[in-house]
Amino acid sequence: MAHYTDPAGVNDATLHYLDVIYRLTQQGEMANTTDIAEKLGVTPSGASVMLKRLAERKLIQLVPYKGATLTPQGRRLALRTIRRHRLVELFLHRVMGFAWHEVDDHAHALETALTDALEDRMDEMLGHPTRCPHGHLIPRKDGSLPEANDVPLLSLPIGSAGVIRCVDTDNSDWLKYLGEQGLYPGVSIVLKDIAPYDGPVTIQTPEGLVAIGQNLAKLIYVEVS
Amino acid sequence: MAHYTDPAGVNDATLHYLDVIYRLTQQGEMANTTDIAEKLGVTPSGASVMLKRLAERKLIQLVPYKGATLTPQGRRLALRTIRRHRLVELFLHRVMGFAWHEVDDHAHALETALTDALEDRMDEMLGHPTRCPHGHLIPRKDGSLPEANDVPLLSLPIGSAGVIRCVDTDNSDWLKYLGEQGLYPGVSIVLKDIAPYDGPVTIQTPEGLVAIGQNLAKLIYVEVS
DNA sequence: ATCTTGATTTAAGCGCGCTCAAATTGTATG
DNA sequence: CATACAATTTGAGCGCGCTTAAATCAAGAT
Ligand SMILES: [Mn+2]
Ligand SMILES: [Mn+2]
Ligand SMILES: [Mn+2]
Ligand SMILES: [Mn+2]
Repeated sequence: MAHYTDPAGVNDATLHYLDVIYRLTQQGEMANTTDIAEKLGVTPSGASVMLKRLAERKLIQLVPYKGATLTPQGRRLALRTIRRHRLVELFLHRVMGFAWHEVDDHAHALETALTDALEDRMDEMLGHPTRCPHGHLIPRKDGSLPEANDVPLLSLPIGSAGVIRCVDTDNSDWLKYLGEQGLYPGVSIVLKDIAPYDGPVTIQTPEGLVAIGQNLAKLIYVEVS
Repeated sequence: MAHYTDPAGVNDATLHYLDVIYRLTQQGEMANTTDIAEKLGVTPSGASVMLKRLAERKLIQLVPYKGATLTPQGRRLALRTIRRHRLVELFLHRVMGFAWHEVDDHAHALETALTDALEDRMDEMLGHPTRCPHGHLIPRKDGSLPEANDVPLLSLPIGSAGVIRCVDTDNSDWLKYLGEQGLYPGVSIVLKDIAPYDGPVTIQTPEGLVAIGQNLAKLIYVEVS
């Protein structure tokens, strides 16, 4: 093991796999090899071999030809990485003045390099925050998640009022655009209209009416007020 | 090449080798294999193989059985790493409130993970600083070094007055101790006495007289006033 | 000039994470 | 039920950075 690798053998590649598997197992059941490979920019055969190694290390539970889920130990590491990613994002935004559409890339570069003390210090400086700049929940140190009442904007009846809580994408261009339209966490809105046949979604913001496509609108989660 | 490796193939290991070679070639001539290996915590045989690869990549000039020096390209990368290390140290100290004896480890973890934008933003936030918390010079983006008139404290005649500019060590314990004695960059001092036979060095600080061993005193560099 | 000794390089091999190509498996379909 | 097809795994191999053991080299002492 190289000296710059974590003593426990938990290196960057491992953490990225666990991170991806965590996200893929959030909604559905198991994470399948092809999806994991695709998210990591790797061939399915490469991912398959790596998954077997992760299973040997008891970080995932692997059912051949079926898919993978995280073990408690794997989940712990995944949540730690996600916590760090989101803390760094918020730090970059609040302390260092980066725009919300810029932080994901830099945070990705830093998330696996953070030391415990650095993580804790950022957490303190930010006042033990619960969400990243995009509104994703920041897991606590113990792996638990803060409470949230986020519902998809598009699931609400026309006329509903609420506060944007999360914009669920890492796409820099979309974030930049939505930010320019005044659509970001903390903003109070009213859902004015959803045009049929995948038509525009009209939203009342403090700055006026904006209309966006449904592909963007479905990224928005709100807390109903 | 893994996706988390720099496109140019400039990964952590490479940067650490270049960093070490830069420091070893500062004073003397060439950096020899054994010294490089020792600084990196690696066997000489391992270092030997790696050095050959670095030479193939034109990052060092290697004279077999003699030693290595950096090529202009290698020096550029080494200086970039050193710049980032020292900027991060200062950032951790000034912005994040870490003590000067704590920053080296964290900076080492972060230095190779920094993106260009992050480096630039830190530089801005810190007001384009020229020295790390220990007083080492921060190379500029173009690879040039700020001017400095640092002389070893122990090279001065008794009675000399000056300002501490650099404390040349990364040893956390020593730094903590010297900091507690009021000996750190920016402090005005007078050299009161150097006892013979490796005896104590007595220094007048704004807070009073302190006596330290010559092993510690020789780490201190001052600008004579 | 030869010998000795320490520094250095070479050789062989390992673990990691990746590739491509081939074999295998599970499943959907006729 | 048999077959076709897509997903997955296996096999062979590569580059990297490391190890230990063996060979080689440089240089000073005799
Ligand atoms: Mn992100
Ligand atoms: Mn985020
Ligand atoms: Mn340092
Ligand atoms: Mn320093």
